[in-house]
Amino acid sequence: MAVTLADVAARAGVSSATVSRVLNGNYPVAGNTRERVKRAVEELDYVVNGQARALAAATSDLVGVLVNDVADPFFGLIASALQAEIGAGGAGPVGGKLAVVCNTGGSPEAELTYLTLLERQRAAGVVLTGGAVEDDTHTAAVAARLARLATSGTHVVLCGRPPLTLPDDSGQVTTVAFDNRGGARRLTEHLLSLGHRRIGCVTGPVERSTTRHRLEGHRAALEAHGMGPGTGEGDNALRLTVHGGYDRASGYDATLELLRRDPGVTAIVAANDTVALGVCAALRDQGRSIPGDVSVAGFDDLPFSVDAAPALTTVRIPLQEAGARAGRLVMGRQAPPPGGLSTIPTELMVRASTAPPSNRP
Amino acid sequence: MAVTLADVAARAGVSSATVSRVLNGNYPVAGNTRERVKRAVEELDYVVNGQARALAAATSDLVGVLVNDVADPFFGLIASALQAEIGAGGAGPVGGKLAVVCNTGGSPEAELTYLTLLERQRAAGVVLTGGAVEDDTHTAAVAARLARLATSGTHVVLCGRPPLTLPDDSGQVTTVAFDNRGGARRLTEHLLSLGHRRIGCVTGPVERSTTRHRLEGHRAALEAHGMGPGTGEGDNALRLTVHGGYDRASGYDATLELLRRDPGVTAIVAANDTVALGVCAALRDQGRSIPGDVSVAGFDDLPFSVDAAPALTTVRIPLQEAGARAGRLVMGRQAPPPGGLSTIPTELMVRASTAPPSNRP
DNA sequence: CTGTTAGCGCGTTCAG
DNA sequence: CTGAACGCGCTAACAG
Repeated sequence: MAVTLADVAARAGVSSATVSRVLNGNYPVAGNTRERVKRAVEELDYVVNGQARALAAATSDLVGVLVNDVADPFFGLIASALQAEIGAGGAGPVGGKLAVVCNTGGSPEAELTYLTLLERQRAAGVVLTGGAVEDDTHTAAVAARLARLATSGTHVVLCGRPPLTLPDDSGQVTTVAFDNRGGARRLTEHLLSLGHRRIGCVTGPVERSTTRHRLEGHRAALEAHGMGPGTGEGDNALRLTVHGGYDRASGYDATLELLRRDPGVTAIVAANDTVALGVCAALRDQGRSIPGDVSVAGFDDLPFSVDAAPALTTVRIPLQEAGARAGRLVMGRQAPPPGGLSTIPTELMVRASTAPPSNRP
Repeated sequence: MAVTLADVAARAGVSSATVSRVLNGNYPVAGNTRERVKRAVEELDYVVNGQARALAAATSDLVGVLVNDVADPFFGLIASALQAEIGAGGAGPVGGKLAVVCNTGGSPEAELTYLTLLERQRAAGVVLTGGAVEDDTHTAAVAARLARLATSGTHVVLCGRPPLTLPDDSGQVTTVAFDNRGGARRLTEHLLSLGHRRIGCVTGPVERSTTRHRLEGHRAALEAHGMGPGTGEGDNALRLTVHGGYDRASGYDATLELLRRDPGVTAIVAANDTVALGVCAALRDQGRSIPGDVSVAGFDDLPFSVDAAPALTTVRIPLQEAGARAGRLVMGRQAPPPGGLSTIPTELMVRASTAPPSNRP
């Protein structure tokens, strides 16, 4: 059926071993012979069988990328930069690898399932992106899987996930973390410095690490301004925290709930930019102007944020840089930082959706 | 190193063939033996070697997905739905497959390179998404590659691309097309019916099929309203066409150019929603209100469009449905339509960014 | 129902 | 510098 190495060898009048050597260019071959082989390859339109090669050489051309959902620009940006870095374009000495993108939908089971599938394929590397579900059982299960992968030579990189300590010292997993905590803190400080005191918080799913970190930053800022738990304003802030998903609809619903709990909120920080769009929509539908009546802030600085109505104040995470770095790390093109952990800084982007609170009764 | 079939066989006191049969469940095995094997698999934490299996069985667990850029929501949505359909979740009888996402950046060379890489991997299927570059040489090259893939049993699906006729009748490639032409026509008709006559057109790269189809729809609408080439208004419309990329910056720049050519434009149709955001930004920066001074329309109806300022009138393409359908087709879970071509209808979404032109001098 | 025997297509010794 | 031989880990055909 398909033309094989042997076919090429026969055509060129050499042994298949020689053809292999020419193709991989790792061995000395007479220029004369080499040309003959190359011609035979051309004439026969020969394409190597990657699976056979992988089996024989115990290598793989695949790198797995686990994301919640590639359709979400947050993950899309990471995946895109990652793929570009490891792909044919970056054709480094190693030769590009193919990115296997897996949507886990944030489900721990799906995560494990895909890790197994990637282990089956003997993937050269695996990158887990986005916040982790903070459940001890699941964390242990993932750690075990990753330890096995790392031990068997698969490069494991965490991108936007909290670092993970593996059981035995199996090939270290390196981590590219985001400074969610710091970003959230600076964001809330920005609102506080504008004069806001009744700040609603539409945050993400309660069990995810990203949610926890951003919430911690938020509360650290409040506390630093004398609004910690126990103080009147602090307790009110706690009451103004609503958990939801990372989607627009959650932002919309949570905002209605928030307005019910305290019609007098003057600012809302959202779990991310997508949620913030839902928050804005809900506020508009309730007849509140932004930022006149209520200030709104997002997180991530996704591309559309600057074009929202009004332009969204948010915290920028350099996602493509993160994805590219994760790509270099998983390819072994960049040495892992000492300790295996590098944290990517975040930056407050002040735009039009936040302003001082109005002085209405 | 890694535990193999033979290891499991030894542990269970059976032959490796039996283990294989238990694992694949395609052959009768005594319940007794089956249990023993399963236990051995558990105890040894055995994970099949996908490459060896693929080699022996001449199958593959990989499906390639070519996109311009997964970070672009247009492609992200398609890729996401596609992956969900073919992945472990949809665990149909065939067993889920892994999606290999390849960013071509719209480059013909990259497209061919990735097709070769996927051929190397003996991918079970390949899906090409997005408009094609309309260059005869390249089209022929792609057709040849696809013909080879199809002949060797790889399912080939085109999603959002014009259908392709392959040289010999190699396993037909099925196409999921979008009604870009009809959508664009209805969109321009909408503007005309509002009373617009000086309509600018910020369209995509000149050589892409999507650009051509949308432009054809646009011009068909003009012509139907007596504004074809040769008429004064028609020729003016031709002058008001600016080509650019599919990104926001192109929309911004093209708008400035458009305003230079005719400061009196009352409406602008953009190549897509992303470009439309750039158009809106440029208009705002030039002190033009939307839709008061100038109406703006996008294309695709990406998720952010409804939250733009103002909400974007656009043409909806059900991208996730398209991606899912492409997934089913490439998996052979759905019979290809007669003729191998199914066209997905598009829908005009009238929102706040379009309105009748104002009656200024 | 189960074990034995061949390959799948290629990389890699080891001789020559 | 080149060829012959072996094995990667698994499936499939053929006996039993």
